[in-house]
Amino acid sequence: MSTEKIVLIDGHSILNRAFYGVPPLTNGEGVHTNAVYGFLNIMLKVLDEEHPGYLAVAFDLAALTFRHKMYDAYKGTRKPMPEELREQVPLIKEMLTAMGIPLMMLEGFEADDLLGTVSRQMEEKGLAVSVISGDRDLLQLASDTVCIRIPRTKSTGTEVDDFYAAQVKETYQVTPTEFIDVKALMGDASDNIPGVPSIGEKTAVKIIAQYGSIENAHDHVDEITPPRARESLREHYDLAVLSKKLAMIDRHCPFALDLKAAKIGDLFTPQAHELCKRLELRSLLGRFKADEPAQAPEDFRTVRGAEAVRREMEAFLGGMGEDREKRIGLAAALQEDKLLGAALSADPDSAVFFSCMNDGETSPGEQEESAAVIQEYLGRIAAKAGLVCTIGLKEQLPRIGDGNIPLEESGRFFDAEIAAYLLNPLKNGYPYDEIIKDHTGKLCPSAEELFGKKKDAMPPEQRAAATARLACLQASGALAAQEPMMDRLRVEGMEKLFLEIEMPLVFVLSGMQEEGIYVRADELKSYGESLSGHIAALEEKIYAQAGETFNIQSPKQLGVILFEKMKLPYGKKTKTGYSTAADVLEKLAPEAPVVMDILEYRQLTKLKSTYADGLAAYIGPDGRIHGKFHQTITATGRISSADPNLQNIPVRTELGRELRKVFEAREGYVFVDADYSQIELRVLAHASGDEKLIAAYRQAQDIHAITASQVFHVPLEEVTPELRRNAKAVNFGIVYGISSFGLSQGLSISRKEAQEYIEKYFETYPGIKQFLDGCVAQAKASGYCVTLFGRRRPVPELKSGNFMQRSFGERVAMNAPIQGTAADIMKIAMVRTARRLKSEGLASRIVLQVHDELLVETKLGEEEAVQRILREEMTGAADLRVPLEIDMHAGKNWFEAH
DNA sequence: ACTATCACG
DNA sequence: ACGTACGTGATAGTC
Repeated sequence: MSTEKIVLIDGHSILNRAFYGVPPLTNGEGVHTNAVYGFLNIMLKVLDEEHPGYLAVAFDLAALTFRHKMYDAYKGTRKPMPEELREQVPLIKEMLTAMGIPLMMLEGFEADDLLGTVSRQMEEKGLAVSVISGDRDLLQLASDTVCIRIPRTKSTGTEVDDFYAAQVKETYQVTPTEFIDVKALMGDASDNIPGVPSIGEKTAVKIIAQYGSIENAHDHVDEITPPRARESLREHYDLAVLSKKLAMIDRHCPFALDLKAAKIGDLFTPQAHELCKRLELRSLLGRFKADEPAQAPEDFRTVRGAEAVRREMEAFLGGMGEDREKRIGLAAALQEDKLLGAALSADPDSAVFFSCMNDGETSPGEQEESAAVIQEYLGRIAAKAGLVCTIGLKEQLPRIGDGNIPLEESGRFFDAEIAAYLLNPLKNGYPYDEIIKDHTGKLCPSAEELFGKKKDAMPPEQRAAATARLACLQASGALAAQEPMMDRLRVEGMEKLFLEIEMPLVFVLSGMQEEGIYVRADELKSYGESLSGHIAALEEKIYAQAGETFNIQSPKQLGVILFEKMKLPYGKKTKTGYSTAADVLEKLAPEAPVVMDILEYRQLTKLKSTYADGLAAYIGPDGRIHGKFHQTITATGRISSADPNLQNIPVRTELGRELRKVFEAREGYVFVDADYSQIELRVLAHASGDEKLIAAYRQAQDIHAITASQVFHVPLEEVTPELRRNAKAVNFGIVYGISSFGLSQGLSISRKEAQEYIEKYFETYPGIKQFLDGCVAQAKASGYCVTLFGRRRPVPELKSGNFMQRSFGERVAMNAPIQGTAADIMKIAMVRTARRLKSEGLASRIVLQVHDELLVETKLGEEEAVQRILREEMTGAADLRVPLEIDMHAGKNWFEAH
């Protein structure tokens, strides 16, 4: 039997390594977990490699240890730890404790000293020792039995460099003990070790390799070369001695490790399991023994061939019986728009996959036939079921039956993705396996695990099998998750929001995506071509003024030209260099005319690449763009638009606005465009109950002018454009979560002036201040803020010890209820408008939503009906203490209609 | 993959 | 003292 082994970990050092080596991760509550995750990975990797008998982790206990005090006296303190890392220190300690691993800490000593002391003690007991640290200072502890192991993060994973005494000598030409003196001579800024001036690593190694120690070198100081180093050592010998004290690890501190406690048992305890689940360290969960139905049971089978599909579909339909309450899981497997197959599940432990894909067994003709059969039966089954449970219904809806399931049927559908989003809108995505794990506790393989990294390289048979299994897992998982998720929605007051707003909206958005919007490809092309001409001319003009050619689109090169070559004063810096953002360049315009050309160049290239060329690439064979409307992206409840983004089509500049002419209603149709007038401020007026603001809205056309008049105590007729502009900016600021700094930026005024504006505003509308303070207080107390319709947004930043983050949390807590309520109202209006268009038998359809604006492609002859519906449903979507007003126009294209 | 910039509400 | 307005998505450049 080989020697027993103990692993000692330098806690802070490895946590630090992990923090910077692992991309940011948070759990659903916004708690950062990347360092904890990385730490555990490194630790488990080492344990798997070494199989030691013992394990302990050292931490610095207090900020001011003995050696800290010494260098604090010498100069300053260490850089503070980032907040995202600091908050993970207690977490890793909690995790280690849960795993039964002892923490070594001693008041007044650094982790280094404990590691030095314990490694010496263990070595003396005859144990082999591994010290895991990211810090090369510990190399002084290396011997023939003490190995210092330093993890390196490489692209392929983590690798560990091992240093016994021999490797230290080999790498640094000195013994571990001599390493202390090398370090003392050369100094270490990050450790606040001063070192001796003029002596760097090379010289330090040379001197110590020759004389063995600083003291001996000093005794022979006359012989030292080069002369600069000689004189410096002579003059700064005291500094060298101090540095050595700082660099030398104390191997005799009053600490003894209880070896029994350090004996490694089962690390994967129930407590550690709980913590892993709380932190959502999913890849670690697999290491725990199942204490629950860890892996979802899989009673799955696949049916292929049109004949078999028809037969088995009939059987499934029959199996549903006459139970009008029957709940089923459904998952249509899609590639782009094409149906690959569908899984149906009648109970949470089983599912059947109906295949119509290339699985190496089915002919193309049969695939097509099966697809039609599957789609038809999906419609019939969905129509018969009491409840259809899905994950990601919006994309599947067009493939269920004829794709025309009426909005009224939405009550019989449950989409777990939407539910998961409402329960926590902060997540980056809602992969099916996470939804199922979070709400049923069952573990499923992720889509990536099923398909591997390179899905396209998979052989058809394997790929078909993975597709079938995924669909079955989704169908059965959606069914299993439905009840617990509905329970949670109910408990959290979001049942109505889910059933009456979000689920119906799935149908509306699906319809909008299918409908698309017609775009004049020919006109878009000529628009782009005319831009190209102007861009080329501007480019020449800019090069001439700069005196050289360069890449104008490169902020880096542009910065060099403007701020180094032309010596213009730079306004602000980004973390990579000079800022060349538009607001900075605008301030330079009087001094250097070239920046105007640059700004224009930027505008034109943006229009060309993002819009002219970008949109053209999305025009489909039907001449229409079918963008996507995402319902589970934003933190506040808004919808987002992508592929392409149709919610940021230019409007603010003349040239950009021109582009809207290419969005045209189809033959025989016109657009009717309706947008809410200041919906967010109206929501604020209602929610705050501020009588003065409410009164202002009841009387008013121009709310910004009235605000100016009331805040600045000027008669309404005497409100100047500038005063109105200021009031408008303050109104914006209020909605964004006011701060004097933000307002000063928005208005280009001093922070003090901005602060005065804010104070005046709050004096004028005391109810607003009360409301906003209340939002923050409520969010601080409960951890989330709420809209008028019960939508929640967690605000974990409010708990942060970091000023910046906490201030952000406060602004979020003020903004989210306002933006979110406005989003709720628009969603209600959309659902009601879509319902009316159908119920009144109109051919007109909603095609776009831009947060406070709806665009309806309206059949000629239906204009009046559509305008009436839009007005009624948009203004009537919520009953507020102020009227909801809209502006509405009709036109052949979006430019004219807006 | 990340950063800077800019389009919209 | 800290150093930002809230919410999105697309593009080009850089590493």
